[in-house]
Amino acid sequence: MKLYNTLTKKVEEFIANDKKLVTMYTCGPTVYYYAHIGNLRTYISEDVLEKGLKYLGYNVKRCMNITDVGHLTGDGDTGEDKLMTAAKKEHKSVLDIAKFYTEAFLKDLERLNIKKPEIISPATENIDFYIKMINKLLKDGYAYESGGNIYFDTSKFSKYYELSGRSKDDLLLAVRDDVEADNNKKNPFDFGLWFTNSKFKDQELKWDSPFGHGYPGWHIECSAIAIRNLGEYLDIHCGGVDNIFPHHTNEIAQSECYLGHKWCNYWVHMEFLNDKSGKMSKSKGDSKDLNSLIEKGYDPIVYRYFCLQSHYRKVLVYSLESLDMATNAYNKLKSKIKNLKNNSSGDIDYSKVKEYQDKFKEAFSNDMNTSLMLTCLYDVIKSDLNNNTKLYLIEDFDKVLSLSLLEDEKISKELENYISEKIALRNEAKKNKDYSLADSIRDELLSKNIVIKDTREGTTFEIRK
RNA sequence: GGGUCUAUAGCCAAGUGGUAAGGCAUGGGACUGCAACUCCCUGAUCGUUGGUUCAAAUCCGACUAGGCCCUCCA
Repeated sequence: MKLYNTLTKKVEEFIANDKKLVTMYTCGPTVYYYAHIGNLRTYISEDVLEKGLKYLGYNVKRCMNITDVGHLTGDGDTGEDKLMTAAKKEHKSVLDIAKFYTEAFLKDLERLNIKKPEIISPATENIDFYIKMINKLLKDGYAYESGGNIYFDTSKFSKYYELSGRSKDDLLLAVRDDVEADNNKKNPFDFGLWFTNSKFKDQELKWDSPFGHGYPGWHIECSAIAIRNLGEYLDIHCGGVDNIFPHHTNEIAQSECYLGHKWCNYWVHMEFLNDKSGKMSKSKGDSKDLNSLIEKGYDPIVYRYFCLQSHYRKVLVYSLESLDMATNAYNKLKSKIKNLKNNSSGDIDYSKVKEYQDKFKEAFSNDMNTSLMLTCLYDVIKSDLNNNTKLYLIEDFDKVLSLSLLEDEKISKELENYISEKIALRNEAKKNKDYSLADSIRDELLSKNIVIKDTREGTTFEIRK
């Protein structure tokens, strides 16, 4: 398995700390609103990574956080908590908001065939561990108290800029307008571990700690949840590219200073989903969540297919036209597979299976080349294998692709009977050369998104979404 | 300003030194009562420009364009 590692900026052979078990941490959502489809692209890629590793024979233990606490919009102590903002807007308590959108997020995962990570841990359930870590960092001199808050001292960690490739002097301060300087910091890039003194007085969730009544900084959350659940040595840490600096940079700093040794070997970053104008995001105010796609008539699995056509390290440009094309491609694929099912024949030829599986593994092992993986699928369909062997391989590949390739549309018995009746009527009409009647039946079904197909073996139908 | 990534046909893309996979769309054909479905056929010298090499889309340099990050974001 080869993976691009942001830490070394190279595609590297992946070697797990423990030959059998891969530990994988993936940054989760901040649950103040529905997940954006761009966020979901990242989770889809992470899902393929997890499943692909399993396909190669590894056990994977994956952990994800849910940020349900003090995630400020601006600098250290100036911003307004997103959860608070949402709570005010919707007249609910912070915890209600978090709970609601956590549920919504899990539902999105399900609709996209994303396997739920084994461990999902809300930030608010790990306060004790943040305190433990911050205590040690203070004791060892990596953190300091200033103005009522605890900060991490970036000057104490020499490898601070390794991940992002920057240097201290190159960084421009306060590039964004909404950022205000925090005079409590010794160095501008120090970051908060614990806040008791915030201009944001409304902070609803606060906890007692040796550093005072307050709440944790954002970065400590991921480090703590990862170390608590996956141990001191992490194999893979994933997230969106925008997290390289400062979030992941800060995670490395605090984790390695806390542990006293290297923490994570492979940093894998997922590129953005952009539209023609650039980045799409929740904070830009466009509400492109999965529900909005479904309302427009798109199948969530088509969105997954759309993402898989591309590579996780390349920006993917989103447009309705592209989604339409993906819909087309996906429907064609499904209908080819359905034909195979309707004409299943032959014994599974295990002697040929391995050759195709190896190609598929190779595509995955090549820095998770999902578009090549899809090509492998098309190669199987076009091959001269017998249909049952093809179906066997399709089912096998779908363990990783998770495109519901063998799943049939669920339709009720009544609907099925109704359609069969209409098809019989139409065939009768055709026999009598009453084509206007035959066509009107076809149109009637079409208006209900039921597509009639005349094949040599008889008439079948398909539900279009 | 600095960092970082990207640039292959209308779109998504494979390709990691030896004369451009695949998918969607387009056009043509077979099938059909007509369609749809299905099947067959159909397109690019790889952002520009230098260089290395017997040989470059693939390596190096410059340039151009674009994305992302520089304390909200996947």
